[in-house]
Amino acid sequence: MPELPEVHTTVTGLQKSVVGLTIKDIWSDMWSTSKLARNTIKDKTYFPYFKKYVLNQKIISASRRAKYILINLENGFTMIIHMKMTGHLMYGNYKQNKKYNGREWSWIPAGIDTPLHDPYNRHIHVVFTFSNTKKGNSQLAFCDSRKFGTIVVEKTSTLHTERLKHLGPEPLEKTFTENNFKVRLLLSPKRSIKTVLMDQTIIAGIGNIYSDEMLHRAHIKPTRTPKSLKKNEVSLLFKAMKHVLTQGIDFGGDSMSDYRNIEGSRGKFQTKHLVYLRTGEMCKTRGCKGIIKKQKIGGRSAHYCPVCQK
DNA sequence: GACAATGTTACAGT
DNA sequence: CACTGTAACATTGT
Repeated sequence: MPELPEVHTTVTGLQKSVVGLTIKDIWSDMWSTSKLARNTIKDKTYFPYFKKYVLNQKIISASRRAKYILINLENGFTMIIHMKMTGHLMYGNYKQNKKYNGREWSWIPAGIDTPLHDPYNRHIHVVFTFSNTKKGNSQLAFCDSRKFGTIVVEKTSTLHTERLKHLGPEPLEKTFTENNFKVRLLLSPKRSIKTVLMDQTIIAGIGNIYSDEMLHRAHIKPTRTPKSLKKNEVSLLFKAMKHVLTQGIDFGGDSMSDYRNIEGSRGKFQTKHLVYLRTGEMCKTRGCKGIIKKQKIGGRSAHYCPVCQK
């Protein structure tokens, strides 16, 4: 599931591919009448409004805030994309030549001749078509098997003071120091540390995978509270947080399940997991004979070593 | 056909 | 009031 490193990887890809291009067409079939879909691209009555602000606009930049992808347009509006659990973007060409749900499909990444037949790339629900490339029309597809993902368009100037104002600081900013970290955690002194790390209003961008991995590397049990952490534990966790998120980015994100980069291929952080989805397996900490345990914390499954995480 | 998956939010409870 | 916990919601694959 896309967290900070995956969203970062996607945005880096967008910066290399779609910045400078003009959107000439938008197609979607991700319609929903649920109230969560209201005022998003999934709302059929919102779609014409969305098109009005996005069609014929040039993309001037792409950036990330928390787990949101921000695609800035020339007219002073921004497309805000959240991939939720199973969403990802792909740049290339949509080509129909393989059966799925009675329809023929496959995806041809830009610059590659052979189409991908990765089943996780088949749930394409939104397609943006560009016009001003030398090679002809290229496309950006939003692919999301669960259809939880969200796309909206909004005025760029008020984005950070309105819709995104609830978000905590960016953990990888150089200005985010160990002391900031401690102060933020202590805003929720008595909740479990894992829940606090994943709270987007405390710190932005951390989800289930990376919270499990950073707590393990800091040897802290996910049920501990921020208040109970000793100074050196806060310090260890701070370093583990920076390390794990940076490593996630360096490995192109985590593709344990369905995340794909904009070329439609997998990241490699899953090879670095020490605890996430390793329930029942041996702890990899040197000298530790613990067996990785799974436990529900705050309605989410936490994975940790009961021996070396205190 | 119940259940699990997770980010987000609304609401109930302490 | 301030803070914390829980459940619901979106959807699909198992």
